Amino acid sequence: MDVKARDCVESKEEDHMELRRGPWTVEEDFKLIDYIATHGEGRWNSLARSAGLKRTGKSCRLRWLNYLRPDVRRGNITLEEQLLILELHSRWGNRWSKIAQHLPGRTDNEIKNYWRTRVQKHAKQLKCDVNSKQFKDTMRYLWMPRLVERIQAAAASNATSTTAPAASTTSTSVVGTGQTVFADDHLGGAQVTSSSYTLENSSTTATSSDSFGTHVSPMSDFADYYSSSNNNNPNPNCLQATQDQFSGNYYNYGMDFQSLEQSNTWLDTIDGSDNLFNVEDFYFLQQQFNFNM
DNA sequence: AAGCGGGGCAACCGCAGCGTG
DNA sequence: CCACGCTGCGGTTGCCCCGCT
Repeated sequence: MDVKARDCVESKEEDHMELRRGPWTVEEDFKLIDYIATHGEGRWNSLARSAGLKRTGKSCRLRWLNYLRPDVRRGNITLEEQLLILELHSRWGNRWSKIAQHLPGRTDNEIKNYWRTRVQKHAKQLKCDVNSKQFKDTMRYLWMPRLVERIQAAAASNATSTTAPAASTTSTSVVGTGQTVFADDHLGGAQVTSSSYTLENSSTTATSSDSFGTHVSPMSDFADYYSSSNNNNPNPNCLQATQDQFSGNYYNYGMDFQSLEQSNTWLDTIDGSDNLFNVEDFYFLQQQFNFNM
């Protein structure tokens, strides 16, 4: 809950009524919740006035949709959700609201923040543009298969243990080996269309006990995509496809892995932190893309 | 312990689309 | 047809928190 309200009342010279800006207080939240519970949502400008909130209609709408709505999911973005976000973004780009429609309980703002803070960060670390072909190819042919790998591992762990992994949802099954998850426009969950693995009945049910604030699952960052041995990759076709597709190598695409090697922050950490690569991963990339180091 | 810097996220801003009078 | 208001979307900003030095 947002208890860090400050005295950020700002007056608009042209307005008689002072409009509040900045973080919402608990009292404001209750007002909005109570009013919507009684009168429903919509017509936000009149709602704001009728509810006695010194906020713009847009602010009320945003607060409701992104935070107060009862079906808003709080907590870690699951592996399946990460995979879906990557896939859907590769199809639709920055169409956050459209992407959010396929992640029940997740808001466009949340997904947008996830993308900007997590995905773009790694693009920056790779010194390539997040919209560049090489970065998209890296996502599709490296990160996403590795993510599927982790989903499979989590599913297998679920099957053999009564203790569920932290980042796993309950009813996901990953079938076969392959490349790409697609979320059809009419689907709420991920399904496979043109590849050899599938996500069936991908559950996006809230784990609900999570505290406020969305956090990416600590076991599911991009660093994980590189953290296991190449030998364990269940998707050899994917990597083969990668090499088939790119006769060149990623270094030639402009990915500055040499500078990564020279960067201590990249290679010194093997503890599963937020770094994209560790030493093992570096050799993995080297092998897969014929880097000349 | 204090200062600093970056990450992460809530909230704001500007714009476009749509409906209505 | 036009003006106006409302809504929704994507981009951006502000600031708290936390780790590092």
